[in-house]
Amino acid sequence: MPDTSIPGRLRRLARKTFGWRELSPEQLTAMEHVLDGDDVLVVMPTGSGKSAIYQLPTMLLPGPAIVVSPLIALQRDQIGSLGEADAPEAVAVNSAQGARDTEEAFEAATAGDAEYLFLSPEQLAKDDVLDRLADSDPALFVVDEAHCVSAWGHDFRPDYLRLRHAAEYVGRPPVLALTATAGGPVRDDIVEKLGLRDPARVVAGFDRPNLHLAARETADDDSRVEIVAGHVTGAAKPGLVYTATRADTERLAEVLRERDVRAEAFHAGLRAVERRRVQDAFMAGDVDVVVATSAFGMGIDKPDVRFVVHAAPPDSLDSYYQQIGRAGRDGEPAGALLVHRGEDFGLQRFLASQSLDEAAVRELADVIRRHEGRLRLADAEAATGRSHRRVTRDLNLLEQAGVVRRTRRGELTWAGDGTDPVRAAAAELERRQRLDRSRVEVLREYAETRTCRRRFLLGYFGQDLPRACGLCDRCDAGTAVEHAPAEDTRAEFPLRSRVRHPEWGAGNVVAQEADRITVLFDDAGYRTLSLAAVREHGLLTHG
DNA sequence: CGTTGGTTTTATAAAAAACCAACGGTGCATTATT
Repeated sequence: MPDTSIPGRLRRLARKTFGWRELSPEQLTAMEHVLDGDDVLVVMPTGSGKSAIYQLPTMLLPGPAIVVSPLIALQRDQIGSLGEADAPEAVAVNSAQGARDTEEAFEAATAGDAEYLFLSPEQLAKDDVLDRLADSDPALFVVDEAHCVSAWGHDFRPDYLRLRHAAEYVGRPPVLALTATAGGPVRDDIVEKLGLRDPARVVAGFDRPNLHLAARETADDDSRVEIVAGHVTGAAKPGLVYTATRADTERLAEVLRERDVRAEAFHAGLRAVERRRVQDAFMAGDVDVVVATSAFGMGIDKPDVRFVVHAAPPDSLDSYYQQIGRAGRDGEPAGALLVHRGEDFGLQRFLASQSLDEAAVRELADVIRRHEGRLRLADAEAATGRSHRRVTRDLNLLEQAGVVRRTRRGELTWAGDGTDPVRAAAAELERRQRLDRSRVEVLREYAETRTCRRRFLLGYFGQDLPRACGLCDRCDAGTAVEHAPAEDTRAEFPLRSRVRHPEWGAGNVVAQEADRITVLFDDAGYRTLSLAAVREHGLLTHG
């Protein structure tokens, strides 16, 4: 008698179509929610079968799945792996293929011949693409690598913040957001920006118990190179070295080669063939160390990476966790070392700031007001003569400020009540930048903490580690215990608990130490407070 | 915010100091030329 329950059908399908023998409880839970028509946010480590969560249910649903993926290379990988399995057809729409292939992809999706349609968020910003997608009557809207919504949507790739509108325009099927890295605040940001409706949240554990965590402060640039090169030369390989600038990748790779390490540089300024070559050589084991900017990593799933060394800090603890998560996926011992100096955080502060073109925002707001209810994004671009990216970015700010709304049919309407749109947009941007800059500060706190690093890191992701971990430099040196948060601190200000500060407003506790706690305030961003001051002046109230 | 590379100034004939501007990271899509 075959098992006709939903889990039974999913398991059978997994075995027959993909050759997967097991489905984890998290996978099954998420899939059942998808089949029930719920919105779902899934946070699960790379390699734990996130893709299955949309691939299997789609086969049981009446229409195709729209899969939003940030890189064309990732779209190819996914289509390739679906092609190897006995799965339904997968197609893509992107600028790397000809108009004919694109036309065939839309036709296949609409006719029901293709079950998976891969696109970038930029494609979904185009009205003609949205019309074709609506015609295909999609059953599911998947956002893969969903942390990009939060990391990139606010500036670098503003079309990420327009995905919620895209989902509505194509009929608002259930939305499934998938990511490997997202702490509580980032999860909330994803839910809000994608417009998820009462989503089921499926979150697997964050800990990587085989990963040794360490950080070292350096006095100047020469000693930085010495620390990194010394560490890398002596470490088991392969490994990754992250730097903050392109020039540093080349410089460090050269230093390592002089010391007989098979090292190559990787950054977005290299030619496509060179990037391809370095990545393939690393995957094949012909290169032991890749020295890279943040351009390297997404889609890389090499199980035996033994270390990730940061020659300079990235922009946030979220990025840091994501990057060190590329080490030790095979479960064998691996190491993460963060080399930093105070000045490094200045670069990240700079990178987190952008200016507002006030005249352009005003013009955009005027154009929307003048064409009351009949203006589309493309019209706004034509009317202002500015680039898609800039107009989209400013439009996102105006929407977040609540002075512009978008109708179901994709038209922009004025919703301001006499508020100055420029000031409203500027306030929105200011809020965002305050948060981004404070995210840099949290990474500094991590770098300088004297208590257990794993406890700090997991606490930031909302996971309480009751004891020091025994596998970080602070535990090795014995300082972790003496700087650990006291029991009364943990009882009084538990992780994730809600507190209120007279100046900074309401926020959530994200880190505790012996003498201080860090709070993410809704408007002021992350702030670290001295417990002595908090207690003496009664600075924090609950609720 | 901090580093880097080029120019001007300083104070004396080659080199150091001071100054200032530019630059720093992620990808897609599109368009104009080879």
